[in-house]
Amino acid sequence: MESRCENCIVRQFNSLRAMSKEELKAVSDSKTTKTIKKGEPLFEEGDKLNGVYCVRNGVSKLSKLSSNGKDQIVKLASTGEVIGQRSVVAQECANLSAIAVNDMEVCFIPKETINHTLQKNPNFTLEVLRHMAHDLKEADDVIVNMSQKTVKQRIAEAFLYLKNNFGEDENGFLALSLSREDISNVVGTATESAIRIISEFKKKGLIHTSGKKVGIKNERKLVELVEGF
Amino acid sequence: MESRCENCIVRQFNSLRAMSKEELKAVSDSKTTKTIKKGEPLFEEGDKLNGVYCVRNGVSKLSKLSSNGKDQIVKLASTGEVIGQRSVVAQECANLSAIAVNDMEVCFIPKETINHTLQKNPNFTLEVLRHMAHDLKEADDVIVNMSQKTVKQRIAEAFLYLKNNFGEDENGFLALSLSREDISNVVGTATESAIRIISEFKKKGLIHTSGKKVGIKNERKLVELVEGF
DNA sequence: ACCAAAAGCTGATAATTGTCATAGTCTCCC
DNA sequence: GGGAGACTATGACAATTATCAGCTTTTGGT
Repeated sequence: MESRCENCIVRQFNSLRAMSKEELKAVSDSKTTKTIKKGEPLFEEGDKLNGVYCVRNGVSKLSKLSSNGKDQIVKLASTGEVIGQRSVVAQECANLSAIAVNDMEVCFIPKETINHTLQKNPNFTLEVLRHMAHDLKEADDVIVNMSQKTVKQRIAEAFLYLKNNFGEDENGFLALSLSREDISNVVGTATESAIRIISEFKKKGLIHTSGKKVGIKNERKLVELVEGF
Repeated sequence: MESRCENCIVRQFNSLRAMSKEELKAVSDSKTTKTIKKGEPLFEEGDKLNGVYCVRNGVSKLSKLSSNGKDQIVKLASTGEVIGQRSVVAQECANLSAIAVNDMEVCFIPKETINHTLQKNPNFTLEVLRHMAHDLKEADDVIVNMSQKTVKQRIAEAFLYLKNNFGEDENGFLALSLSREDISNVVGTATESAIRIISEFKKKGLIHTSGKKVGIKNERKLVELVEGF
């Protein structure tokens, strides 16, 4: 389980691929590997972050508590993604909480190592910038979806997203199975509303379920629903 | 009206302040100044951008068309802000349309000049990165507001935002006066709903209006409303 | 100053979504 | 394997928001 960043495949998917051999060595020497159990936090909103977390395994939900007492899940981060980068770059406290949806294995990289490379290696900085530009585009798109689509459309979209990003298991169920409550926190609705719509999708043959597990049955119709028939 | 970037005050508010004398000179030599009339676009979503726009005067709305045919305004950009940076950095087509809310005066800076500096000057890249980190935080906060707050709360928040960011005129009206339709596109609701709630605010003495102009009368109560009483 | 077009306003009604209450079902731990 | 607690499900109802229609006011151009 313990390994060197230089040999880590996960690196290929994030901005660390723009680091030089020497810089990677420094990261490898300063990093620590942590195991986070399902439901435990990597950090909570408001925390001062002393570094970033590179996800080797598992999925984390990034969420924020609204003044109405409900959590809104803003993003799901999985293998290869770096969590906490925004806060470290902006030198701010965490704007979101990061909680493990699964058992996770992450590498913690101290912010000094990151900041040092940011100042020395323009390619790395540019790579981080490109990733953040991508995240910003996604966030803008989420804003549009949240405000302009119905709950039904947003739930359909969430299922398609889960299939495309995390795949299916051998029985045709979504590989990442979220609780109904997490689903409602992703699409920004009441848990009961989400459950009702999921039941409706099941009745209409768009999906099949087994306990909390959900599988996509009629992808075409789900896509049509998202687009507005 | 024509001037050198080296002497431009606007620069202090954006990432161009991290440029060296020589780099600024290059920007100054390659830039062109444009006047955009109210209602006209700087660019539309899907356009290939050949550079960024630095706002000297006026305000632009950045919006995206949803599949239901409605525009969602994602951000308002005014004096000092650089528009189009995300697309140029990510080397993608514009994700949003930029339309002048006011008569505007902007400087167009070709992307070659920006990209060259991004690769040569890590301080500039880092500065752009910090700005984008800030934008991303704001976008995440908007997601939470959109999904967890009522239309009433979002409209109250929009008025407070307009006061804090654009100030008031001599008569106590918001200096930036948006049409009711623009307001509804900011908060993501139907124009009639926005109008209805604005009328209600007026009846309750939270705001005063005159034509399309709106002024804040009871800021404390508006804040309470946003927080949920 | 006038006229057309755009923007603002209001009511009636329908659709969507949230809330509260209650009951069934699953899961995990002892 | 049994039971506590969490999760899922459904009904009834209330609140919020959208839609459609018609009307008034404001605005901008000639």
